[in-house]
Amino acid sequence: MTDRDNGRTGDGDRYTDDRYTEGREPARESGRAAAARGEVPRRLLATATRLFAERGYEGTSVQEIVDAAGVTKGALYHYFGSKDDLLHEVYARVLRLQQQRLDAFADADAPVERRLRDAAADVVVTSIENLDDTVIFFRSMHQLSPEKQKQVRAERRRYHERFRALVEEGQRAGVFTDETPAELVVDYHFGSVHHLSTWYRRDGRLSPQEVADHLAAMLLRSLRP
Amino acid sequence: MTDRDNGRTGDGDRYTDDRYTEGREPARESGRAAAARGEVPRRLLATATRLFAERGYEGTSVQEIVDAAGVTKGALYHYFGSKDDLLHEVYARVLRLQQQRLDAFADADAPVERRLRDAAADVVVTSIENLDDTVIFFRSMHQLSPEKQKQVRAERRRYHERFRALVEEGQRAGVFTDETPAELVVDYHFGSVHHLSTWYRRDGRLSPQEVADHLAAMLLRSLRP
Amino acid sequence: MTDRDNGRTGDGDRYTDDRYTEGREPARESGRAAAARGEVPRRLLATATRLFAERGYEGTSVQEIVDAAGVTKGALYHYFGSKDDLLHEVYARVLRLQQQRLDAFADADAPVERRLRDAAADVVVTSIENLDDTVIFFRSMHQLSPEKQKQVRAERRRYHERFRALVEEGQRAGVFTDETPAELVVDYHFGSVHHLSTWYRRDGRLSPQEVADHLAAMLLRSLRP
Amino acid sequence: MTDRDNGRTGDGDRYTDDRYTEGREPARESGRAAAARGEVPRRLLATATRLFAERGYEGTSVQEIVDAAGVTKGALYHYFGSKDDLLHEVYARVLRLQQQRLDAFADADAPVERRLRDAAADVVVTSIENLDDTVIFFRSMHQLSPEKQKQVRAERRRYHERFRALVEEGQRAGVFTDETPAELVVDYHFGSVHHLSTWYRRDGRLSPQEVADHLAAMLLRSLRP
DNA sequence: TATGAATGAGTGTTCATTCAT
DNA sequence: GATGAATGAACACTCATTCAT
Repeated sequence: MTDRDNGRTGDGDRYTDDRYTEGREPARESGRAAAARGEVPRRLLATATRLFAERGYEGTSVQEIVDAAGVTKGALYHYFGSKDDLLHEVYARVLRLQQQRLDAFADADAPVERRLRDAAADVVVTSIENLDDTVIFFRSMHQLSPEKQKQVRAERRRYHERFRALVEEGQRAGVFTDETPAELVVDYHFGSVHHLSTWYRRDGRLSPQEVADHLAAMLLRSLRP
Repeated sequence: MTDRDNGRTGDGDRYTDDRYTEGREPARESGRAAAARGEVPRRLLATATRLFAERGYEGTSVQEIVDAAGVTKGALYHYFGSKDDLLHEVYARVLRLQQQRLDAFADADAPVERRLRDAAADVVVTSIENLDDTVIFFRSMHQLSPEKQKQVRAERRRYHERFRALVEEGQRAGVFTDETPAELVVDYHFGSVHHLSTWYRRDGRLSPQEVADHLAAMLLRSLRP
Repeated sequence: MTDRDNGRTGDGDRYTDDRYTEGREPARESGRAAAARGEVPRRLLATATRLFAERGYEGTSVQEIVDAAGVTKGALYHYFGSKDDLLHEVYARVLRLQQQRLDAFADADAPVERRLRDAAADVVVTSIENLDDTVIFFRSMHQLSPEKQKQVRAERRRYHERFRALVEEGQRAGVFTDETPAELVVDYHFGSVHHLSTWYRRDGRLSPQEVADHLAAMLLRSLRP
Repeated sequence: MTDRDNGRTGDGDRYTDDRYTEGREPARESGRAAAARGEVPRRLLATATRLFAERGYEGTSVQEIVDAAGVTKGALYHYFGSKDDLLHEVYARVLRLQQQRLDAFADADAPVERRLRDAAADVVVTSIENLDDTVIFFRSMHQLSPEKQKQVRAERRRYHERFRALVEEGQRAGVFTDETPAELVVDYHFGSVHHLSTWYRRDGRLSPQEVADHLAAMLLRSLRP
């Protein structure tokens, strides 16, 4: 509406990239500079992630976020264009992370069964380790603005397609059955991944890795010719 | 009011079977009242289901529901104690329906593989035919009041347990592998069911029944010893 | 954005017509009905008019309006779609009133000089008697939404054109000079009318009628051939 | 940034004459500072004038001003004590300019009719050439702090009085009618001047000078004995 | 049964201003 | 001189719910 937005929005990776999430050496900087260099937006994003997962996006007020993060609303809106932007950053972070990991596993030098199994198990482990992101992901997508939804969906599609390519590779090679379209296989698996937050109990009998191994094993068995 | 009704398979009449029309004594009602019996709450519930699925629970105002249903707020609050109540009714209806269908399949006189396959496929077909309910189910549970959530979860657990019992029966009988705990198997399958709304396209290549057959087949294959 | 607006906006005359501004006999109605029949919106409109004139549109908060009117925000938004709507109602009321009066004078059975003089004086008197409306009119037009501005401008143009027609009639008849385009003459006069609020002092030496007579006389003199 | 600058006659240089460039000792400044001397405040004032006219005072944020002027907030607050101050400077500039011009015309060596006519026409021409100033002047006075309003009004009064003195001089000399108090005559004329922005169209049939001549002629005719 | 006016606490967002650097 | 992160109070507006009728 106005042109005053000095580059604040529409740049999904800004507060989720290395600058903000990894330990750069703060030695050369004063306290204030260090604080200014991302501490506040990072804290806001972490707090928002937690609260969105706990109470839902609509159930979390901006006031609650800033109170929990120990800053004021003005600070939040200094870094994020809107509450919706904050949510978008959560998605951006997750998407980037998962894509990186999938690419690594898919490009590995190993038989396709092994690569698919590893990738399938890895996404389970990381999803369990970031259950907050997971619960937000599948529950709050519709709260994003239409264009941001579109963007997220596009990135998600890329991810799915990489995964599907693995399945198809195995099918072509004859190590996987092609009775079921690869796309359905992928959706089947990711349905269970997205719903981990519904049923996975950290205090349950199974560790994240055990759950991951079981789910990956099921996937592989369901692909046996 | 919206153009979203085109091509919907689940229609308004599926609300005919609920408690608003059951067990009333029609003798005491006037002709007009009889004609209208249950009409208003049924329409409200159908409208709310549609809107909750379209815009989310928090994104739908009570005013929008009553406007779309062609009644007034007073009428809504006459039949439902709160907006939350309305959501709860959606869950109650879905749960009752699915439990009934599962029980029928599970109690059938057939080999366990057949019973599990049929039940697994059926829940897919009915979920696709009632995608609105499905999308609400997995997305809006956290909006229910804690006690209603507890209640829904309890009913859901009963449902899952009946399904799991089928799996365990097959495992004991040796027709299913017991490599994976039955509970995980159930969660794996229902993850994909809950996420149908994310990826199932009515205009896609596969009919609901075909999708259901594929998913059931995958489930069965993943259980092969 | 939503279709829930049950006919609340876009109907400029609703709270400014007889129902709300004239004394209907409340005898047949209960207190509540009488109160409901326009008391609240009328009071809101009157209060808003006063405050907008005193402090400007942007300088008046919705909270101040409702506090001064003795109601709550909810009540205001029950009757008016927005703060902007409230402003629009002020314009609608003024425009309707002035057009009616001008039409009466212009259609009278009298020589054109007389009709123009009477109309010119009358608008001065009524503008002074409703200085709040006048000050709002010329100062806050740009705060209206673009479409409402357009609407107001269109009605204002109609008014000006009727006035201009009087001038042109006299010019054709030769009783007024046509040295100056009629349009300029009209703008000249209404500039002074709109600015009455800037300089007219109720406690000054001149009564509204005297001021009106002077300004009308100046107009007529400036039109002498 | 906007396309509104097309065909503007008043340019940025009219801010060259104000207190930011007068009376500084250039000796103490570096070449760079000298080059920049007064540049920033002048640009800020020009930008603010344009934006205030376009969007209103309240409708223009400080951020928008500094963005459009290509500086930062800190710079603005370095030169101007507040947003209100910026507005005040607009008034000060206009008032100083108009007073200078009026004085020149009023003190000229010519018959009073001629001097009044010239002054009356000149204020029209300069108002049209600086429509931004004009629209701000009559629309935003109430946004000034009370004391600044008082100050502006006092200067405005001086201006009006000088103009009125011309009218009275003619009335005493018998060349103008004294039917109408001189004060009313002045207000009549300046009403039309202040409202030029409402109706004057740069793309209309009449040039600024033609409009000015017409309005001055009307004034003179209305003063004929 | 059903109405709809009214409530009041809450929402996300804006913005002039300050100040350590 | 100039920066821009941060403030905090204010803003317009929403909405589930109540209740006299």
